[in-house]
Parts: sequence; structure tokens; C-alpha cells
Amino acid sequence: MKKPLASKKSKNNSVSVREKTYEFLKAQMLSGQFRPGERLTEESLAAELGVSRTPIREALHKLELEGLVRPLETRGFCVSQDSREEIDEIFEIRTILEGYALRYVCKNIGKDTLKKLDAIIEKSEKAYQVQKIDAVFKYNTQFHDTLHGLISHKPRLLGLIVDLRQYILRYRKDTLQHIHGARRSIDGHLKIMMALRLGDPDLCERIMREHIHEAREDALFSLFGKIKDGGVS
Amino acid sequence: MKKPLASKKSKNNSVSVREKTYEFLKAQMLSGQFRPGERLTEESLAAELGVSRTPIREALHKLELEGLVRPLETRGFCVSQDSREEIDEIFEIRTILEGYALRYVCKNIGKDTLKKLDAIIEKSEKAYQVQKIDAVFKYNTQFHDTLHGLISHKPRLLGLIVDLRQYILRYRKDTLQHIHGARRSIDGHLKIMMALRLGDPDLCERIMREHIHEAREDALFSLFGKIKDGGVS
DNA sequence: TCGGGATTAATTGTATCCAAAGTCAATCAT
DNA sequence: ATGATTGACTTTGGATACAATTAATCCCGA
Repeated sequence: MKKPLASKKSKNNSVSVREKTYEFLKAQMLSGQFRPGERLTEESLAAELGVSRTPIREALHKLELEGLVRPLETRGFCVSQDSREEIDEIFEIRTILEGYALRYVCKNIGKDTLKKLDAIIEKSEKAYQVQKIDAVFKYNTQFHDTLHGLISHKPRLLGLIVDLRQYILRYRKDTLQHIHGARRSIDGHLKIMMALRLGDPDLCERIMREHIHEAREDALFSLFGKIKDGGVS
Repeated sequence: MKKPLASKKSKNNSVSVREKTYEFLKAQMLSGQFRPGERLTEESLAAELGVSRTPIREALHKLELEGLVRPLETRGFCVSQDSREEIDEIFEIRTILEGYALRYVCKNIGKDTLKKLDAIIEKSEKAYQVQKIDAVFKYNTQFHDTLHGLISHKPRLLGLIVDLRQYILRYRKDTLQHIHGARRSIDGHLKIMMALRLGDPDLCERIMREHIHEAREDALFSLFGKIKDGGVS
């Protein structure tokens, strides 16, 4: 089913099996390849990936540290199934951090970057017009990635934001499938551009908080079906 | 020098050597028992702690994920020595998160907790009067811990705050040795109490940001000797 | 048939082993 | 004398072996 990670004979491009195993498992989990709650045993994973238990174990324990897997009552791990409250909390933290990030960014952004962001939104809008929701999703991701690029010299902050975003993304697979969410998202990005052009830090922070708050609503709705408001700030 | 972690024959209190090793190394690093930059080899650590290389390796790799150790150019790891910019960034993130936390807390705090915080500050003040700076430090920690207790139902946020605080603390061993820092810190807590009693979320957030910003100044000054201002918000 | 206890199977924890990769030093050639 | 090449030694990566612990099954008795 899955191709083996380690081909012992080949001159591996000097990236260790340990790393590959970790990255692979993480990617699988983030893209929802395992059913949440499904039991993961070291040996079966080892067999499946064609490696020994050693790298698997290290990967699982590191993923536990990141909150992607949980130790099972009995033994082994399972990919964690977050409750509504937990997902909500992640969004809340994203709200705080990304809001702050935009506050910071607005003081340092250049014309070129603004243009680049415009172009991405335009592509997104075009995709929306022809109902290519997948593409909308892709361009939205590009939009955020571009913004994130502007805080690359704050690696810790960036790391937190990226991790939380990835973590949430696995629950959002089809959030934007709904036209509604796609529309809101694009509009949110337009508002962000406006705030950035105004160069108003407070406005930037507030707009970004609202934007993520909307994403939170869409995600929670698509997952649980109803909204229990929590307020932005 | 150090007592062995694992006594193989004794009925270990059901906590694995793996965990103990990890916790032990982490505690050692956070309390500055290793010189930053000092090379850590698996074998020597294993010998020192009286365990095999296996739990050591897992611990080191988990600590790498947390940023407490860095892979060395050559081989092995060393405990990471953060640059001024890196420490600064940690403080910045604390500012954001703890500021937000106080904003949240002020809407949910009860009279009893306020009294408890008052009592801690009073003890801190008394200790200050008789120059027991260690005790001031201890009570200040209690103060923050008490506040943190109020967001225990937001475990991710709490976890981030606690981790960052611990991470920083290892650089702050003697920040409060200076009377100046101790005074500022107590005064900051008094301001926090005032903001909490007023129940004003915006004020709470601002006061906490300023408080941590002061701690940042004291820490950076004691470490590097000069302040390059970064602004609170 | 149901429950309890014991034996067996499964799975994780820890240690050790072997191989690969790299470092260091010494020696030899220029 | 200096620089390169080689060989030994150190250290890590990954696999496996073995022990310990827990779960599952089966058997026997009530």
C-alpha cells in the first residue's frame, strides 16, 4: 500500500530514516490518513513503513509532545481526536498570535508584497467565479504563507503559527467546500489588504482576529454543526 | 556525582526510565546545570545517569523539538545558547500570550482569588523590606502561578505560557538579585491587581504586556548589558 | 452458563549489537 | 615544513534481542 521509506541499499540522500519516518507519520496524520482513535502499534507501523521499531517509537513520542497522538489507556497511541473545546482553543490561540503578527507586519510591509498579495487574491477571486473551490483554498493558503514570510525573522512566533495552522487544517479539509466559507475567506483577505494599506496596527490586529474567528466558525460549524459564540476580543 | 536514575532491581514506582531520563535532563537544562555549548554525547550521559543510550537518545531528540538542545555541527547535541534576538522573541511571545490571558482572566476572577493574590504580594513586599530577594522571587513565581491557575481549562494556552516562562527562567537566575528588578516586579504586580479590580480587559492586557516588557528589560540587561527598545504594542 | 484463575499471546520498555559515517591523528610525500 | 591521505577510533543510526507488563483466552469448577 505504502512505499517503503528505507531502501537500505540505495545511497539515501543523507536524510535519516528517523527523520523520514517522523515527517511521514506527521504528514499522514495532518492529512487525516488515520482514523482518530485508531490504535497505532509500533510493530504494525514498522512493518508498514519497512523500518524497525526504533524510528517509529521516536516519532510517536515526538508526536505525542506535539499533541498529534495521545497515549492510549492500555497501550500504544492513537491520533488524537480533539473535542470541540480543544479545537476552539487552538483557534483562539491562532487569533491571538496571528492578530499580533499582522499588527507587526503592517509596519514593515512593502509595496511589492502588497502587490503580490493583491495578485493572489485576484487569482482566488477568479477561481471562485468558476467554482474551483480547491483552487480558492490553494490561493488562500498562499496568501497566508506570504504573510507568514514577513515574520520569518521571528522563527519561534512563525513556528507556533505554522504548527497551529497545520494542526487545525486537518479538520478543515472540506470547510471551504461550502461556497459560503470561500466567499467569507476571500472577503476577509480583502479587508486585510485594506487594513494593511491604511497601516493601522490596531485595525490590522482586529481585522485578522475577526478573519480567523470566521474561519473558526466555519470550521466548528462544519464539524459540529452549531456555533457557540466566544467573542473575538 | 549524580545518583543513578534506574535501579534495575528495585520495584520502580511504575514511571518509565524513559520519562525519568527526559524529565531529569530537561530539569537540568532549565536550571542551567550544563554549560551552553557544552557537548553532550549519548554515551557519557548514559553512563552518568546509569541508563542505556536508548532513553537518552529519545530524550535528546524530544528536547531538540522543544528547542532546548541543538544538533552540533559535528555530532551530538549541546544545550542551546540563545542569542539576544532569540531571548527577545520569547519575551515578545510571552507578552502576547500572557497579556491575552490576563484580559481573559479579569472577566472571570473571583474575590477570593483577588485576596489570595493580595496576600502573596504582601509577603513579597515584606520579603523585599528585609532584602530577602530569593523570597521575593519565590512569591513572584507564586503570583504568576496563581494567575495561571485561572486558565487551567485552556490547557494549550497554559502549556505554551508555562513552557515559555520556564524556558526563559533559566536565563533569569539572578535578574531579581538586583533590588531594582525586585522593586519593579512587585510594583508591576500591584498594577496588575489594580487593573483586575477595575475589571477592564484592555487595561489588563496592557498592564500585563508592560509588566513582562519590564521583565524582558531586566533580563536582557543582566545578560547583555544594554537595552535596545522594541516597544510593547 | 458464568466466573475466576491461570496460562498464553501481544506489545511495549530497555539494552545491546552491528554497521555506517565522521573525526582525529599520524605518516608520508612533495 | 606543510599538506594530503590513510587508518584507527569515536559516536551515532538502526535493528534486534530480551525482559517485563498487560491483555486475552481458555479451562475448570460451581
